[in-house]
Amino acid sequence: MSIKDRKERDKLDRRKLIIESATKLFLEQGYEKTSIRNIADDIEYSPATIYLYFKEKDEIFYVIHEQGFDLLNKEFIHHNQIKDPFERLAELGKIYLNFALTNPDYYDLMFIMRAPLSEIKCHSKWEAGDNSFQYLLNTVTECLDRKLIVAGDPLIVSMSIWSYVHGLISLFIRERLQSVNIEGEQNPNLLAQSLEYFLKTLKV
Amino acid sequence: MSIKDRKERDKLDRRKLIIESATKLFLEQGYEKTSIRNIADDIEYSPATIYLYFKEKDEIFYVIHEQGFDLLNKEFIHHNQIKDPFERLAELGKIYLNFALTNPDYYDLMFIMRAPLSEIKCHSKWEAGDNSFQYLLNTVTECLDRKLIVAGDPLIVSMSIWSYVHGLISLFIRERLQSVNIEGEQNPNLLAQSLEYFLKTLKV
DNA sequence: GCACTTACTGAACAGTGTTTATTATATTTG
DNA sequence: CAAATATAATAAACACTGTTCAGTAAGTGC
Repeated sequence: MSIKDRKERDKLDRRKLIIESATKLFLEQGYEKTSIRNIADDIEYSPATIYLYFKEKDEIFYVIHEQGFDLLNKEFIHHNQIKDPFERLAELGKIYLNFALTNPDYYDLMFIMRAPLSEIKCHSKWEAGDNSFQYLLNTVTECLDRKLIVAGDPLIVSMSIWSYVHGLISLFIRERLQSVNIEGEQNPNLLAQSLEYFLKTLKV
Repeated sequence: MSIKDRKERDKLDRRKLIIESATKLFLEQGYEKTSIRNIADDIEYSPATIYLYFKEKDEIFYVIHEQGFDLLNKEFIHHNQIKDPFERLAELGKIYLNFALTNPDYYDLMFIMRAPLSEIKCHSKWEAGDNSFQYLLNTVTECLDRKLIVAGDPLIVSMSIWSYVHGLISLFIRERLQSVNIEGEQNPNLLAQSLEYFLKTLKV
């Protein structure tokens, strides 16, 4: 049975090869500019071969999408030992902001791009995303229990905080902050300052 | 000189024809699915003709982009008689939210889509966008002067508010609010509730 | 050696934005 | 009026895109 085993391994290897090439090209030039033919050229196979391993282009980018969430969740776990829930909330915000600014293409794919996930998403595998949101929800709930932030429904509050940071980031990534131009101030700094202001308003 | 005049009028008419067709198709099927050939078919001209009136596809959608801002600003002017600045701020938020939900394609083009405006934008014509932001900035400044909301730099505060509402909307439009699912609650309602919570945190 | 399976690919399909050489028409000039 | 010129529109092509399918070549099992 070892031949069949090897064949299966080989198949997975080639799948991995495609993903790695796709990830590399994606991070270099973004989703739209990464074509199936680009990937095929890179791994020195024909474009048609790729369709033996993935049903469509979107399916490739769904695994990159998942990689992004794994990366983000990894960063979240790290700084989760902070005892004070409000401080932890602030840290979550900083981590999220930092992740977006250092991985803008991942962020775009994860949160901004028109979802190519229509079917797959419903197909139960939206876990990683839910996971990230749980982190936020837990900390927010704790903050609310201890009356550290303005009272409200935990889900609404969590959604509010997420929306706020996402709004900052997505306006920045998609270059809509031209109107907001404080002289000599870098935009990323503005984002951090805004987050601070928001946390101040949240505090009870 | 009347012949030359008529020709100029005709030329503008055909330009208008393209824009109207493009707008119609855009609102029916969005930017990406509206092709130059679609527009050409619709107005019964050849695709190449369109390039006599517009340098590129993006240039057509830049005028639709402007139309969107005109629409938004029109809605803003209307409800600008409210005396109390905080109430006016709340109303601005509601109008913005309502605009986005009733014109999701316009909103997408104006605030979410990867900017096709790179050159044109710098080309001085970002006025409409700045205009909208001025509305917000003015009201925020008044709120701050009267100490109705948490103190901060007017620009930072305005950016915060804009980011917040934009975050809500763009997560909704791009279908990222699956994780946030309160039973029996429609998402648009959640957005309105969130906005209320946010305004509560802002209030001093 | 022969049949069968698997892996791969060239070529095509239908679409995209955009350019260019050509044609047909309208206007101006001799 | 006829010839020259300017204008407007287009067919066809270019270089791409995602995707499919018939056909080929090699590896495996009998």
